[in-house]
Amino acid sequence: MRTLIKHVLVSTEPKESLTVNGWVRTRRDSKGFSFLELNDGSCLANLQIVVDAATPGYDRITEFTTGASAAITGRLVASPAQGQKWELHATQLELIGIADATYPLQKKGHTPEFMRSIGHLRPRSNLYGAIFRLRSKLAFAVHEFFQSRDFVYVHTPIITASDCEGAGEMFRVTTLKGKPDDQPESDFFGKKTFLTVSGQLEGETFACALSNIYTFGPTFRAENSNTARHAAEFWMIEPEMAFCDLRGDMDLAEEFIKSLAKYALEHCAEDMAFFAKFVDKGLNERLKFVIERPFIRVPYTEAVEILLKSGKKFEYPVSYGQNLQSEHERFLTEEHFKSPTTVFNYPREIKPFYMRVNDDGKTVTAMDVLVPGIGEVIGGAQREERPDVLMQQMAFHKLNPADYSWYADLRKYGTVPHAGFGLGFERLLMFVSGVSNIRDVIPFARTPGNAEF
RNA sequence: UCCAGAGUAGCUCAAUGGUAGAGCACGCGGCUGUUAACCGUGUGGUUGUAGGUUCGAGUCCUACCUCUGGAGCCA
Repeated sequence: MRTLIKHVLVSTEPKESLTVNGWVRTRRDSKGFSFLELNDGSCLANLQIVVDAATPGYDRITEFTTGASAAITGRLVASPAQGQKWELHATQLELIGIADATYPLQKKGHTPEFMRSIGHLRPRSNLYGAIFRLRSKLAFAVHEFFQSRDFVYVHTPIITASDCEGAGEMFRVTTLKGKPDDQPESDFFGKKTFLTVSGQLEGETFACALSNIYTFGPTFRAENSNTARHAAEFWMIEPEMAFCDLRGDMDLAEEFIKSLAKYALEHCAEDMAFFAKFVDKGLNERLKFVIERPFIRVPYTEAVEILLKSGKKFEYPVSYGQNLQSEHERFLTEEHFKSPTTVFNYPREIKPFYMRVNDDGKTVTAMDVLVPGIGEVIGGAQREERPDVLMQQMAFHKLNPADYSWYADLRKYGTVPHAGFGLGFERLLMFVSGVSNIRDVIPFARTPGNAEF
C-alpha cells in the first residue's frame, strides 16, 4: 500500500513500515550507505531515504540515478540531522524504471527556456511541480468561489459560428479540403465555424435565464502574438450576472481576484513560499497588499488626465479617444497608484458594440482591471440591454444585425440589465505565483509556430 | 508582424581575427550522517544553418532559422 510523500512528511509519529513510490531527485553515497531524495509530485519537498548497504536491493544502488523511478519500503524515523523532520530507513528497495545519463533534468537550476524544450519532463522539477499544483488548486478555487455564491457553471460551445466582435482573430474549424471559404454551405456544419474566442454571448443567454452564471474553459485566439502574456490556447473564466450594473461587476471582479490570491496563500503555502524565495522576492508583500486594500477605480477620462499631468515621457503620446498603451497602463498600476487599478467608462469608439452606452453618449460601461507586473488581467462591461440602443451600436460599429438576431432577442423578450467579465486564468496564475511568462504556467503552451507535445 | 539582443560540450557560460576552455552533469577512485554533499581524476565540440571576406573566422559581412526582451492585438 503506497503512501504519498506529502502525507509521510506530516506524520506525527514514527511508523514501523510504509512504502513510497516516486522519482529519485538525487543520491549521495557514503561508505556503507546512501542517501536518496525521493519526490512523487504530491508536494514540493522530497523524502530523504537512508539506505544501508545491507538493504535488499542495494547491489543496484548506483542505478538509482536522478530521474529513476522506485518503490521503497522502510521505517519512518525522526531525522537526527538538520534539514528534515522525518526520514525513511529503507528495508526494501525496488528499482522500477532506470534513467540513464541522458536524462536532461539535473540537480541544478535550469533556465525556463530549456525547460520549455523538455515540456514532457519539466513537471518533475520543483518549480513546474509547484506551478501545476497551484494551477489545480486555483481551478478548484474558481469553482468554489462561484458555486458558494450560487453561480451556475455553463459549458458554452468550443466550436462556434459567432464572432465575439473585438476579441481577436479566430481559428477556422472545417472538414473541407482545399479552400473552405469557397463552399462553406457544404462544410460539416453548413456554415463557417471557428474555435471560440469567448463564451460571453452564449453566457449572456444563460444569465438571462439562470441569473448568475460562469464559464471556465479553453479559449482560442489566432493572433500572431509573441509576448510573455499571450497564448493561442488559454483558459478563461467568464461570469455573467443578470440584474447587475457596472459597479456590481467591478465589485465581483475585485472580490474574485482577492479571493483567489487568499486561497493560494492558505492552501498552497509550501509552493507559494517557494515562489517567494526563488521566483519573486516581493510576492508575499504584493499579495498581502492586494488582499487587504481596495482596488483603485478610475474613469478612463480621469486616467487620461493623470497620464497627461504626470510629466512622464511616454513613447506613445496620451490622448483622449485612444486606447491606453501598455506603458500607460503600467504607469497607472505600477507607479502612480502602486495598486491593482480598475479603469472604466471608455470611449464608445474603441470598445465592442455590446457594451452599454452611458448617458453622456460618448462612453460605454467597459472596465479593465490592471495589476502590477502583468497589465490587463480582466476585461468586462455592463451589457447594452436596451434593444434600440443595441441596434444603434451595431450600426455604429458597422455590424450586420442579422448575424446577431438571437443575441438581440435577449433584449426583445424580458430584457434585463446585466454585466460580466473575462479573466485570463493563466494571467491570474502569473500574478499569484510571480512567474513572468505565460508559457510556464500552462502545461503545454500553444503559441505561434509552436504546438509541440 | 515591428524594434533590440542572443545562439559555443547534455546544462550554464568564457575565449584581441592566430592551438576551442571552465563549472555543473556523466564515468572511475576516495570519504561513517549527507542536504544542488565533498576531494581527486577522466570522458565530452560539424561554435544554429548556408554562403562570403581573409594566409587564417567562434570572432568580420550577407541571408535564413530559432530563442529572449520590448511593442501591437488582448485575457
